[in-house]
Amino acid sequence: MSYTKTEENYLKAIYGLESKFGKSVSTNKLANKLETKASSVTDMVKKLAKKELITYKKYQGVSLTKCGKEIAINIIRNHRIWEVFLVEKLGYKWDEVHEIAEQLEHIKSEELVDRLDDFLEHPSFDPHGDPIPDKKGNIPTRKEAIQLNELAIGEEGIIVGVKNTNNEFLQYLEEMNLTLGKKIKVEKVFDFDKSKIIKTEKKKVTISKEVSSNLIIEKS
Amino acid sequence: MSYTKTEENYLKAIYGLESKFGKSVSTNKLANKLETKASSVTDMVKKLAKKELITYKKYQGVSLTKCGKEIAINIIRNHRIWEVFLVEKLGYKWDEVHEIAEQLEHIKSEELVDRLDDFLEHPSFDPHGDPIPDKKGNIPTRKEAIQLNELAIGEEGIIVGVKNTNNEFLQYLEEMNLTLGKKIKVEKVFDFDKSKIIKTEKKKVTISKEVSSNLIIEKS
DNA sequence: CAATATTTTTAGACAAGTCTAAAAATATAT
DNA sequence: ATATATTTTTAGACTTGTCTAAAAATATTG
Repeated sequence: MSYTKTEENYLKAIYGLESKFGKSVSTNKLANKLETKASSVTDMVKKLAKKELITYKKYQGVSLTKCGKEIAINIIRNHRIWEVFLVEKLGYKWDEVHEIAEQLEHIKSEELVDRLDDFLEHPSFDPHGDPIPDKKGNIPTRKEAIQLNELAIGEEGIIVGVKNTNNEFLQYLEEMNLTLGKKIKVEKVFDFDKSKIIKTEKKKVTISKEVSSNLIIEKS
Repeated sequence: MSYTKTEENYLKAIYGLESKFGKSVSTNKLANKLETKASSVTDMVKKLAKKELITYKKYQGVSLTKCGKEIAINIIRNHRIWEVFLVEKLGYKWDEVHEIAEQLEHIKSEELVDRLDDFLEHPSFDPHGDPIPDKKGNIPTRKEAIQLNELAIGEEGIIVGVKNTNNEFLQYLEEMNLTLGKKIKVEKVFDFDKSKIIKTEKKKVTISKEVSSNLIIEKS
């Protein structure tokens, strides 16, 4: 069985909201995420429910079935593997690849992404530090990934991910040299606004609470 | 301006039929090539004409405008560059890549194919020996590409292309070891059916007139 | 709890691309 | 040149995914 691009995007969006909020996903949240209208969502959601990819009760929101979840995870796998390809092989910057990967993730071929995965030597994390599910849907984990927020003064770590993949944010990080793999140390925390001074390899920078709550760190 | 996958496929099909038959392309030929109905073609053709991608007069068939031709050639460029990638980098066989390239050719990104082209070091011909147009639409030519048909007894050449990309044909060639780049020599021609004995690097094989008229050879 | 606000669903419409069946134009054959 | 066959176009309908506007259900608030 194969699904339309739209169906796949709905499943992916539901998966994202489900894992972010834990409970069943409301029509409005979905409409917002997919940049469409609530009425369109209602229509689509009925179709997905009939195909048993989600469970849906009127006015109660939706959640993925086992099958729907598998499909969603597979799309995410495709997306992230393509992102690795674009950055590692074609020399894109990590903030340039999202929209193209949104297209490539829907290419219909079991084999293609597997071969790409071989070619890239089975990466576990994409250029934003997000985990790449394997063929069976298993999602790799980091040992002790925490928000930079939770790192105390004097502690060190490596940037392994971002929570927000907004373009402006990624460009900001690029500018500040706070990119994946960079080693950092918390020098100082200002109590009044929770902003921090961070020491990177080259220099010290001050970042807001906003920024530090969106950076994922592996303690070291 | 950007076009739908369907529009692009119509333009590509018109381009193909135009260069094959030389004259304006009939509704039925197009319907046949696109595996759709003549009535659907009429509808679509009106739309493309309104967008000035083709010229169309009722009952007289269509032909591409300059603009339509540019778009068609660009899609072909995309297709062939992706095919090179699939074969050279992901290890596909040349007879396995067509359908996937049909999808990849429609990915919307000027930059992507250019970067891919860089990555592949600007190939001039795809895995079937077909020329890859450059960014401006220039199509590379071979020096003296002829049909194996036209090669006389005793003459030698290198296989540089196929006229027919039918899967069974490609698999047959694979089996016979008559793949791109292989050096061959005409040993004998049987007058009664124009079948030939061909010497390859390893062995001698007999091929029909059918086969030899579908192989493109560069004399040497 | 009743009144108001918000969310969700329904109903009806639209665009893209396709189809069938029938009509119109063109081509072929006697 | 007239009759027949073929090709092409038209007309009307269907599907997918979307929309607006209005109705129904749920949530919130005094």
